[in-house]
Amino acid sequence: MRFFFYAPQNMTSLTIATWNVNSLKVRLPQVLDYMQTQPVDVLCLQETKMTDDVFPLQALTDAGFHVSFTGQKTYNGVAIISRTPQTDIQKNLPNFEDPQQRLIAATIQGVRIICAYVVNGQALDSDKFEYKMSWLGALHAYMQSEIAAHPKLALVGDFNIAPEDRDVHNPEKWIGGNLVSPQERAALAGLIELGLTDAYRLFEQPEKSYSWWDYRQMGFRRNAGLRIDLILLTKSLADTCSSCVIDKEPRRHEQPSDHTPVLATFAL
DNA sequence: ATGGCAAATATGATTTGA
Repeated sequence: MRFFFYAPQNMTSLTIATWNVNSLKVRLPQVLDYMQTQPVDVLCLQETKMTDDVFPLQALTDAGFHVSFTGQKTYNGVAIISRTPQTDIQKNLPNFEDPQQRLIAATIQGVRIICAYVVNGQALDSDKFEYKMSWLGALHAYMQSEIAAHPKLALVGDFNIAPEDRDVHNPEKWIGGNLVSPQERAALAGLIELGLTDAYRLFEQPEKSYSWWDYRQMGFRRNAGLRIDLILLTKSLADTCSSCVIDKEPRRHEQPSDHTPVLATFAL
């Protein structure tokens, strides 16, 4: 005897995840395992750290996935892996001349998915911070037109900004510094004001929830982390969001990325 | 007070990350 569960007609479930893998070369086995064992339909990756000519396209397509990617040597690089086809693939911000490969977008099952690796910024008085702020400015302009064009949209990725003090394990130590500065938070608030919602905060969540932990000082075991990997949703997509979780399991693996996946599920 | 880990790079000392 078996029990059958019927989904309502015209109702499909979609799970989108974002994961900064800190080198896809090192993490490819974990990524393949994740897609093969977890109910994830779309996996957005950041910090692939490889040029397109060495991207493991064959391994991913052999496993049955659709893939889009744009990368560079050593740093940055983004990719989208999905179970169903991707259309209207956009690589990089169209309004920002940028040698660094930090953004890729695709439409999957009627949802516009934008995978971003926001600039780290290093320190507030550095050139890199200036670059971070101008990159975020260009992202804002791009999102304005993307949101207008795509009612169902998810902007996901490593934002390198902790939205609030509760997203920082030790706010008194980090306060005002890179990743938590008022300037960066204002830029994030600007994106939110375009009509986006932080999916994680749509639901009740455990206290001290983070998506990144320092490799040093046993950061993960001490839960010395930051929540900087975000899933931002337009209203009409947020209305269909049934859960958003941080999956800490991959951070427990051997040779883990310092980030762990964040997942959101939708009833489309 | 500082660095402490990991990844990549013509691989051995440096840069970057967050």
